[in-house]
Amino acid sequence: MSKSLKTSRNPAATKQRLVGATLGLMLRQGFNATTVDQICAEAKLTKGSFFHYFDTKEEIGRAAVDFFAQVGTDLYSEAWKDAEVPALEQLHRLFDIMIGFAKQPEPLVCMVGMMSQEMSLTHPEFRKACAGHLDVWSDMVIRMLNGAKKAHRPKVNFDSAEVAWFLNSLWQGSMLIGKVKQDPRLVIRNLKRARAYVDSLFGDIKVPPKKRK
Amino acid sequence: MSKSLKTSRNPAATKQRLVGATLGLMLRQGFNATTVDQICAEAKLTKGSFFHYFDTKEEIGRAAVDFFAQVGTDLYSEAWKDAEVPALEQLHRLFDIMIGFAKQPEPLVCMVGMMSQEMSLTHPEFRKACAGHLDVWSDMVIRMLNGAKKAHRPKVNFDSAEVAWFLNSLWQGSMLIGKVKQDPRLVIRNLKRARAYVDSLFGDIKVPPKKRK
Amino acid sequence: MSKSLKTSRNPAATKQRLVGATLGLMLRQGFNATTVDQICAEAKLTKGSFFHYFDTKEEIGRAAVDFFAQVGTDLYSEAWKDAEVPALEQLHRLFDIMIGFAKQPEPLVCMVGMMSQEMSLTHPEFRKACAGHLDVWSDMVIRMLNGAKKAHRPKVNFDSAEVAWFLNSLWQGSMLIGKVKQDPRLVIRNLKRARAYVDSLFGDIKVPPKKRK
Amino acid sequence: MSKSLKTSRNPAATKQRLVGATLGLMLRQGFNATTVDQICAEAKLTKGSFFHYFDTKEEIGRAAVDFFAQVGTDLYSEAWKDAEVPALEQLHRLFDIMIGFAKQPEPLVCMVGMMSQEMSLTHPEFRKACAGHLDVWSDMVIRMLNGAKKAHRPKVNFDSAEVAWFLNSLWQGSMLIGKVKQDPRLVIRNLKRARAYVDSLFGDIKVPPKKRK
DNA sequence: ACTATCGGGACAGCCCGTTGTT
DNA sequence: AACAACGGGCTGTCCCGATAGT
Repeated sequence: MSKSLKTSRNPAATKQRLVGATLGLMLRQGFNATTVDQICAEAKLTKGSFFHYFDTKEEIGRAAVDFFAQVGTDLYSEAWKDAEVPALEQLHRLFDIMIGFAKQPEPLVCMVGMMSQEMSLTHPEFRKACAGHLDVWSDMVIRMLNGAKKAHRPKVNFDSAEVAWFLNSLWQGSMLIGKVKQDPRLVIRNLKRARAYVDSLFGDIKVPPKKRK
Repeated sequence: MSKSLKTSRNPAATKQRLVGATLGLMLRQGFNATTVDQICAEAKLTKGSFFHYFDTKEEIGRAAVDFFAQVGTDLYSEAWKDAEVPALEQLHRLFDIMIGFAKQPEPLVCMVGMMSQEMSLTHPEFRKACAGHLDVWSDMVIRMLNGAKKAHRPKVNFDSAEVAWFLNSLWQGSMLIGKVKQDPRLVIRNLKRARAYVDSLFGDIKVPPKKRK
Repeated sequence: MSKSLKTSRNPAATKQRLVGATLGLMLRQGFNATTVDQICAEAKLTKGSFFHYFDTKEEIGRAAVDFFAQVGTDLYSEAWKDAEVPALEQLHRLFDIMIGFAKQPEPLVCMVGMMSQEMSLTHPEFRKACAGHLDVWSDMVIRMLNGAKKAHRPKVNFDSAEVAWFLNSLWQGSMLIGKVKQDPRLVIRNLKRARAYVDSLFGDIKVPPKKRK
Repeated sequence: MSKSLKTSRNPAATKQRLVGATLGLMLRQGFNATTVDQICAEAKLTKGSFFHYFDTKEEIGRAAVDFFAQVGTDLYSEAWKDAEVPALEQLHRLFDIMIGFAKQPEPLVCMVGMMSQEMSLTHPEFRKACAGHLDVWSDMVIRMLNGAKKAHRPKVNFDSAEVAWFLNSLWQGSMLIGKVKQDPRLVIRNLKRARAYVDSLFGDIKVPPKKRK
């Protein structure tokens, strides 16, 4: 009992503390503007210890994106955890989750998008990692779109992958612009329009208007 | 007098050389990863001279975004320079210009988008500058959408500003994702889909199918 | 009990492994450029273990010089292990051993010489250790010279100690220069010249010209 | 007038100050144990300025060896500056100069020898530089030996280069051992023995016993 | 005996910016 | 206008060593 929750000498927790600190800092300042000293201060660790866990700053940056993406995926996956729910409804739930993000008080930022912008052209490994995380998001949307296609004959045929990346781009761009314009409602409007767009692909199916909270 | 025409000792040109170098570097590496020394090396100038023209790195960064935005606006404005052309057709031309950007061999990147991601939360002045540039883009789209609304009764009414920002977000997000995925065709597909989306707002007006090159 | 024979858990061997690793590294890079981490990696041990055996890096450095000197002395002592052999012949054998060293494929380096150069002026303990090892070498040469003096009347009298240190200096200097010039043959030429010089001290005694391989 | 001797803003002097400081420190501690901070403190400059003159520590190390070698060569060259003096006498003068070095109160150390030991196997550029400096020394001895050969028929023929490197090795080794043993007289004895050895090569020519100071 | 975690303090080198000079 | 010299402060990384745990 005494050892399980001890904060010191708990390697996993320490490492997580570092990753968490990194994530928090980089979400605000980006990779390059975030210093290892800042991370250590935030995680209440010394630089000496830091390099016991991560060999380079880049390494912890990678870990932070991966962690962010994992957490994100977990949250997104709420949308389709219930297999009973029809695919199109799952997609709606996904939009609701994204809208929920935008409604949070703190600024809506995506670590993947940020690292993509900052590092893609200079750090190939980073670029690949980000691309992979974006793939995951698109793949899950593709799956839902395909499901919806089976349920509702689409008005005009469309390529699910193409639409998924269209939505992904819109999602990333919305967060980007929402941040500069400091206007989360812009993001929400974009998402609602995107949802309507998806609906329109399947004709004007009357999805029973879900009770909006 | 003879020396006044020396290629050096031309303050405006020198300043522009610095801005150009900065732009080139920051488009690749972002603001923080770009050093004043790199800029000077690229511009074949010394740091002493640099600080003769710009007081801080931020200042030249700002100048570089502004310059980029100005150049961009000039290119975009080709779309509506001919007042005779109907608004919707102007919009199509705008999309064509954007698609043209994506078809360039070099990676498609937007200085405004990059600075937005990297600096928005930490450098308010930068954020405002970027927001302003995005406003310009949206404003011009709004103008065209309003024009198109007058010409073609839209199927369902829509808010031009909302659609403009939707498109802006998509445009920014497309460049972002196109960069990570290293796939300019993705950008092009997104843009075509967006154009079709805009068209759909005005009903299936049969715009004479422009000869696709 | 079964575990007591595990190949690890053999303190003496572990310690020796550390010393061996240290020796190998320091012979190449010297004391200061060799890190405890490198030593541990080489010895496939962790730093924790390292400091179980040695309190400081200096300590293992000392152990490594001592070990090197011991091994060297053992090899040198082959020259006079046969008490029957006349002293001058023993000296020749010593030269042959040294020449043998120079003929090895790997670069000829002397830990004592290296540590002498690097540490003498800053680490008195190190200096003393090195001086002691050099004394051992000179002493053994002195002994042989004295023996030879008894057997062969030298042409002109000479101080054995002085000659011994002369040879010692030449030996160290030869290794030094052989290393920089990457030319082991230079060392060999020096050694042969030194041997001839020693012979000349005893007049042109015709030592039966040993079969040179 | 005011500007010529000003200590500040005198780049050449500043650079020389850095080299001098480096030389002093490295002669004592070697390359690796000498820090840039130490050099700057000694030279009363900041690290920021340091890296204006030298890009790396290695670079200033190189400059320091080169400087040391140059100064050494200048001093050695006193031996043969008078072309009238016969070659063998010049050689004697060279020995006198070296003996003079050994008689100085401060410990006799050779930057070339030290760097050779410490850096040869790990820094090829350093090794080459040191080898070059040793070549210069040997070359000048070779020249004198050849000159002496012409003047005095040697008893037995010998290869001047071989003898020069023999002497070079002895010289380096003597300094090394003189340092560890903290005994400059050992160096002097070696040098005198070496001089006698050289003389012996030319038979027992009676060189008029030069007035020893 | 041996390991993993962690700290404090360096290390080389780079950063942005200032100052004096030409 | 342009440059070279210079400073103060910081960055990522590594160092040796200590300590707690197995």
